[in-house]
Amino acid sequence: MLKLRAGPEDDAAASVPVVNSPSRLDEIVEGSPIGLGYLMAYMTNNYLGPVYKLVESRYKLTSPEFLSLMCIARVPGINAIDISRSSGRPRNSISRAVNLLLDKNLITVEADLVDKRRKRLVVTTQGGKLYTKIEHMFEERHSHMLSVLDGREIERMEALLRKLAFRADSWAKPY
Amino acid sequence: MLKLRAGPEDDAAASVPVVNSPSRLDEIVEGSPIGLGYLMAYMTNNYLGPVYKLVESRYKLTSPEFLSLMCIARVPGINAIDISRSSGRPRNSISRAVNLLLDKNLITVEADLVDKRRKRLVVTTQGGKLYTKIEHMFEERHSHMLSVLDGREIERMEALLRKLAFRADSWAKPY
DNA sequence: GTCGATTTGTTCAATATGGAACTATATATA
DNA sequence: TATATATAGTTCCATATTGAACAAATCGAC
Repeated sequence: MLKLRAGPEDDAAASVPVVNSPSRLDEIVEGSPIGLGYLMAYMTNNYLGPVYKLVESRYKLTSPEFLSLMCIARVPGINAIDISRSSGRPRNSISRAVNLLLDKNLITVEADLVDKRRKRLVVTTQGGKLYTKIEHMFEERHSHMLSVLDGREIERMEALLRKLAFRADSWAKPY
Repeated sequence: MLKLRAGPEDDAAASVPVVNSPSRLDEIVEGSPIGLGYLMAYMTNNYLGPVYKLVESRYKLTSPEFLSLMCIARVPGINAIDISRSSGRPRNSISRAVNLLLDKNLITVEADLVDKRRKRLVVTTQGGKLYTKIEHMFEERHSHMLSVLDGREIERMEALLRKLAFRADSWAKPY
């Protein structure tokens, strides 16, 4: 078994480093035809990025690793390619991540009787516990990020994101 | 001068590869306390990611490079640290990117008379043209992505993202 | 059935990335 | 003025990432 924790403190969601003020963001985005996309990337970098880094340093998991762990914890029996498609990361990155999670005893493989190429992935007890901890860290960051919005706005935001993401077939066609 | 184009075709926004259907995304997000954040990352990976890749292969620019080019094109005289803060990428990545853009004659440096540590960055004619092309590529991807939403929804989405991003000081405090 | 095309997963090698430590300039305090 | 602290930018190096080429299993059209 590998050592999972890096720092001494294990308490709760802990401290994500302060993000510096986005001094020129307004000028960059204002009037830009791709402002919406830029802001989306900005938010992803600035909210998720710091938690990613914290998880990496504290639990020694790379981002494809805990992304995979999340998917496996939430969808037991999922396979690598579906993790790849559900996260937008390349297959080979997920493949490596899955093998690292196996080495760390955080997940196990079950045979897929229908298709021998596939590997059904499931979290171990230990992996489940770790996922819960990580989810808490994200949750805390999440609520800080959303504290600027009221309940109705959060609902709208999530609804819009769902609409975009779940309609992948319509926007993802070749052009 | 370095060769900038990779492929033979230069026409318009070109073809971003098809994104596979997010088969298990619904199961991963449903009921998750961090669904909103996951969806945001998913969208960033799946919309912006493919264009990033296309720009990288066609124009031989890494993502910090064209991110920097965008910032400099839109905010002439901006310096590296402000690009870093406005994009959520580390200072050293931006520093490297800026120097590569200089090598490629896409930007130039002007002295900052107020503070000798700073370098004011400005696009060259060539850099401006390239930025325009890249912006078109993003714009096309952008409109495909947003075609699922109607005008009112797009406005709401952008307003919500702006609210989140511009209120950085309130969510970015230490905790 | 069989043969070619697709799909899942892996490995390798080249490249991109970011933390840490550094230089040089600027600012604050006495 | 002198000294300490903070900031802009760079370089180094260890690591993360990904495209490409591959093996194995499956599917599909006959």
